[in-house]
Amino acid sequence: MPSDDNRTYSIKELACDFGVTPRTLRHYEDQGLIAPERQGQNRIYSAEDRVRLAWILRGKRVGFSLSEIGEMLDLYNVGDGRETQRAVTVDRCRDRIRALEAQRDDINATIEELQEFCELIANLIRDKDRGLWVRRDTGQPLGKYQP
Amino acid sequence: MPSDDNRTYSIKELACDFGVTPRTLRHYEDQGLIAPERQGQNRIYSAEDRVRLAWILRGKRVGFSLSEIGEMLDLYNVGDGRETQRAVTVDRCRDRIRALEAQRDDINATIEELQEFCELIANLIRDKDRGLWVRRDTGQPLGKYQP
DNA sequence: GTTAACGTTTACGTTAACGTCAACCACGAA
DNA sequence: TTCGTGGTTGACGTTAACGTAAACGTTAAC
Repeated sequence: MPSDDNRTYSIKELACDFGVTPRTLRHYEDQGLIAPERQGQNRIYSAEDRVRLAWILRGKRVGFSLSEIGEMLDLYNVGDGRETQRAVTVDRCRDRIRALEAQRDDINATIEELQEFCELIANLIRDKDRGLWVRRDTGQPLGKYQP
Repeated sequence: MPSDDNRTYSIKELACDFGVTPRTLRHYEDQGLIAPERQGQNRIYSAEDRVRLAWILRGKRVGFSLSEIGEMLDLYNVGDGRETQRAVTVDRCRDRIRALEAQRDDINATIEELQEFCELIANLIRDKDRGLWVRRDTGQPLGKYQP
């Protein structure tokens, strides 16, 4: 089957595919995050632009700002740069990784707390449904339809 | 040793402890996220307010907006509410958990890509340091100090 | 030939999460 | 008494990431 790797996309196609608006894509271009080719005035997006966009949107989802994402994308374009520049790149890359790991820890902690709380309430509901609730004063079961 | 659980804190103390500004705490209060007691005009923060603040800040770190965090904090205050309200609470709680898990997956994917890229550049540096680079045209080693 | 669907640039509007500043009060120390 | 420190309430400013609207140019369809 024909690989679609050399297909191109209009701005609306690409936007729809990724659930964003054309305005968003233009904005990313203004910020220097993507640079699609042009046919006259019109923007023509390539498969490469797609993966860039995917990167950008995932970066957003994990909490990076557009300028941070821009820096990270730049990291991929310095393979031909100077040595010192490369070392800096590696350092910053590792900083990002550490930050992401910290964020992941935060997320895990939040998930755990939410799970505990969620189960607690779910159990409350289930127990009431089984008529397990009792009156605080007498200790008598409330029965099934007690407010 | 004396438990500090009933200590109180001024706005500046609490702000410093958590690396934010007093303005931030007032803002959170405006949004209904915390409601410290007062001594006359002055805000007095309790140990309970501390844990609330910790929750808020972690919520921020994992990407929630203040209003979302407010809703989540509200979840903890409906234990005495109606049955239907409880069910809604559980549902929304589980939605949040799923969203957080998705976000965690994103983070893991990003970490992996950054790690691969990072190792790639690190290897470039190491190899050059060992004089392993060659000229593209002749295949001859470049030696150690080739730009 | 004009209407519809797509594209373009330019520019002002909006929201969130505070920053910043003014004007004020209270209190302990010098 | 004045100064420094820390608190208060407005209220306007700022930044990021777009939304929205105006004014305009293409191309295909009817």
